Amino acid sequence: MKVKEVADLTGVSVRTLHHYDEIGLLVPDEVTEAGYRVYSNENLTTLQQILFFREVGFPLKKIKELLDSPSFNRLEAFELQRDMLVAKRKQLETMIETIDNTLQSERGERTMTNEEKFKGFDFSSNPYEQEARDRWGDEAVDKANKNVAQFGEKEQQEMNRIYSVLAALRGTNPASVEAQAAIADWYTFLNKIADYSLEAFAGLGEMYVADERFMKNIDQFGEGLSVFMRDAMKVYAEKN
Amino acid sequence: MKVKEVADLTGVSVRTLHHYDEIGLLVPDEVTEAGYRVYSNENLTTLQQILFFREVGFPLKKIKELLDSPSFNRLEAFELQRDMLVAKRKQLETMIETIDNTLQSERGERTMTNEEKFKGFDFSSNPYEQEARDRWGDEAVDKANKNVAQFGEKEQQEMNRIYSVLAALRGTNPASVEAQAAIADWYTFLNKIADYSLEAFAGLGEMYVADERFMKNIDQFGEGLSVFMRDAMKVYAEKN
DNA sequence: TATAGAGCATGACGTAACGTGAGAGTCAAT
DNA sequence: ATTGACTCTCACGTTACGTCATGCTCTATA
Repeated sequence: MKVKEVADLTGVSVRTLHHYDEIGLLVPDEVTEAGYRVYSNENLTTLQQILFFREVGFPLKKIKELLDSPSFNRLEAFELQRDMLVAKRKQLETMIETIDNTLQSERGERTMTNEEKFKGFDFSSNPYEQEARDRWGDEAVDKANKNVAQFGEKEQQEMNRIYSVLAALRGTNPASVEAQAAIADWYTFLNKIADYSLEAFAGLGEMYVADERFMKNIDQFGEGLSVFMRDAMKVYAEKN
Repeated sequence: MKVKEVADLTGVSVRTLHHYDEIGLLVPDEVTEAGYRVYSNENLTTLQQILFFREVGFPLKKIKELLDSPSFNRLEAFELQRDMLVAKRKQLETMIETIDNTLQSERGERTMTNEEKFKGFDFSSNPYEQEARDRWGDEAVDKANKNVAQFGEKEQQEMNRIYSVLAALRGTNPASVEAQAAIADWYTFLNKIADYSLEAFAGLGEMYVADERFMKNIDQFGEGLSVFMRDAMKVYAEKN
């Protein structure tokens, strides 16, 4: 398919396709003699992935990192994307509720606190407000140590995939819908290995930063990933 | 409330608030001696509106136009926003379905056409493909003319509001979720006055461009609005 | 009462993801 | 052979902020 066809099919502009080619995000599989871009079916699937990630707010640079990552697996990525879309839908539902409340309050049927007014918008509810409670730490460390030993090939792969995604999100808001969807994945993953209460989960997050062994391992995937994960895990535990 | 408080409450950055002040989008009701921005409750409600519109993809410039417009009515705006959010949720649901299909097809359980692959992304399904069919034109004109005469104050106001929103969307994709939500509003409005089949609705759109009387009236709200409305109405009729 | 530290202000330059022409080559149909 | 739709590559413009730098303000505490 040539640019215009792809553009018409997908709704993105020709310029956008040019741009994605320029930055190496989506390089057409074929180029004709005359220099015309020709997109393969493979290319279209990749574009679909790109648009999904873009929809949930990933910057192109991170999308590229993700797609380029050797641990990237299309199938699993689609599953992750599904989770994110579901999370986004939930956020929209919260926003719709907020509007309904607003409509009532504008009619004078009820009053709203300022906090209520921004439900669904507020992705930043100060994740730093609580001090670390070491109480959960040891329990979490023990569990983690015990279970990593049982890891098989498949688990390692899935773990790497999740780390990659989280690494791509570093520096963004740990309370964002995307970060929370990714960390939810992480929680689900861990629970395949052992039972984690939300408190233990948050405690494990603290350990990621407090304990050098964790910190070093995790930060291999990206400087500061451990801190980011801790923050995201704290928020996750608070909100669920 | 001072900047930081507002930022923490709403999740936007302080810089963003500064920016909104700079461009006159959200000017704090009060400024202290020292030049500190102080946001009122009124301001917060406006910010809420801004964030809603931003969420569905309006550029700040258009948001400002909307809020500044004399025909702008907070309550009705919230209702419009609700419609848009619902539309967006529907879009997300389509995307989730698309992913589910993709997952099945990746597992080899079925195959997908390229078009299916981008359902939910494709907001541009060529609205120009069909030629105008004058057949509906006269009927539509007659109805419209007959009914405008019965307009009361309230109807005029609502009409103006819808026109304003649509005018703000000019130049964007008439098939976008936002444009379609706004045009759906228009369809609902018209149906309060008379019964319009979808075909008649599309035909009325053609008249907006073909008939000078319509064109002139409508374009008062913004150059090219009639064309934009025609396109949006055509898409709407095709998709519903 | 002095001083630190958090918060605020205003520039001003940087960045991401394209939009928007300009100028020129390509291709299929008439 | 020519037209019209499509394509290419520069290259500068735009939106919505991010990110310092530099300096003032306020309040809690020594």
